[in-house]
Amino acid sequence: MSSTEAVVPVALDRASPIPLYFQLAEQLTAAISDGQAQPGDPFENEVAMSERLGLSRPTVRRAIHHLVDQGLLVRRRGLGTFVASRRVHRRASKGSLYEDLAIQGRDPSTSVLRHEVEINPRAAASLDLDKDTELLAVVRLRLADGEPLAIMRNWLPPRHSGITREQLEQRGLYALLRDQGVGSVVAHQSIAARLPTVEERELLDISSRLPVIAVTRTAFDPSGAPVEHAEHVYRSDGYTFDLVLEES
Amino acid sequence: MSSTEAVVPVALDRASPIPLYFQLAEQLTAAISDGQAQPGDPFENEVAMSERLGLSRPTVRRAIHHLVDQGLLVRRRGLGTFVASRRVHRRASKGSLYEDLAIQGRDPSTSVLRHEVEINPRAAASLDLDKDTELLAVVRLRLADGEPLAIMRNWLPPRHSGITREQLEQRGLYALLRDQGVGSVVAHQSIAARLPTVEERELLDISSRLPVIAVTRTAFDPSGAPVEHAEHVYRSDGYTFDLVLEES
DNA sequence: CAGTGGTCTAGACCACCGT
DNA sequence: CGGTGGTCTAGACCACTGT
Repeated sequence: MSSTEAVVPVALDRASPIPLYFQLAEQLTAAISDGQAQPGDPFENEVAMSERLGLSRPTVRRAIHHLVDQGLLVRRRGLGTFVASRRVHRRASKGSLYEDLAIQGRDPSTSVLRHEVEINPRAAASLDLDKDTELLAVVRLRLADGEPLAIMRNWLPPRHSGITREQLEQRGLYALLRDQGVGSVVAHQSIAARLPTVEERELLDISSRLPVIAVTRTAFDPSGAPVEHAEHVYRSDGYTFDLVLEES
Repeated sequence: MSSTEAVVPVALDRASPIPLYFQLAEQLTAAISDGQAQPGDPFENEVAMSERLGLSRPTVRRAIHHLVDQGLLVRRRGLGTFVASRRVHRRASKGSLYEDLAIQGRDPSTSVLRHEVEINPRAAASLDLDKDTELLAVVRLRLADGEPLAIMRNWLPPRHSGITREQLEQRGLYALLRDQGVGSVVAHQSIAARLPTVEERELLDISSRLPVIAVTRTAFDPSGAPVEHAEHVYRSDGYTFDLVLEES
């Protein structure tokens, strides 16, 4: 009843194949992202919302919980639901990690240095495949405003070896994998710092005293099938890895 | 009905204040962790489980979904529920990131170099506090087998300034914060690589050519209240940051 | 006390999968 | 086709909060 209570207008399409809870969650998320509901504002309670929208309480609960999981809402028993502080929003990790480092306002480009099938026992072992499995090896140079930023080495299992050089020059690796039916992945990633090798020094056009950030990543789909193994090297001057962590 | 189907024995206590879905989830998790159910094994379907345990289907669903979120189970419509490959288990992030780098089989210790209240505009700004807010500044040296591994600089807001030097010498910072009622946090963390400063070189006993990993972290509780600001520096020889990422 | 979110039930119908 | 998980409903009772 408070005058500042956020009541979000919602339009539901019961004929759509998109679940009602998801339609609702998306529209609530948009309302918070757009600033229609400000941090700290009390949110409409779930009983009122279910009556207003003609939905059952569990369905509304499910949508609200979706936003709580993303850190957009905070709920407290006996008190109500509130729009969370912006500082606790979990940024959608989508793109930020797999599209590699943020290139702030610069003109990015990618050049494919290598694209061929090879046998690489180390990459194969990381992907849980036989040592002599043929993998598609891809080496790309990532540039911003023509300046080299990163060397990206990736190995793909036979299932994804159909990706062409031309495709890689135009789109990101994960966008292409998504086209091949890779929905979600779980990746184990390791971040280390070291000095560059001679080859890396030349490709990245840096001195031997500037450290690089070395990232090794192995990704699997939910069933455990291998998706990719990556060994990326980034210039460390001015670039950092940003993460949002949760500790429960 | 398959002979390899995993049917986990479960004991529920309806008198307990612990929710039934949570009791069930914990016992299912334990069964997988213990190896009673192996990766790839079909799991009991939810209708059968709800009848066997005398629970409603939504309650069983909630427990199973809990395990799916952790990557322990995989569900496929029309097929069933299966124990996931070990490679997609999301490691409980608990401890692994806040207790800092893994110290594999070595004898770890921490020495408190500094413990005093100060005014630090940069840390205060990161925590969203006034520039002249008094913060508890803590500097610790992390050692393994007597060899220095990391310098950990932390700043705590007034709410947590009661932490003593003695407490820090015996327990981790996050264990102490938990005692002060800090349940969960959301942290923004940045990882960079650079060469050490003179002070860092001496404290870590390294040459000026060995890079360090510099981690900056700011943590807030779910309501948006600041919990800590950290600036940690790690030796890069032999130590890496391991993460489990999800991309949906 | 009234209002909130947290849990739980007993059904229903649908979409997808392999046979 | 039968079996699976995915969605949705309409209630119920409890635990916690601030007044």
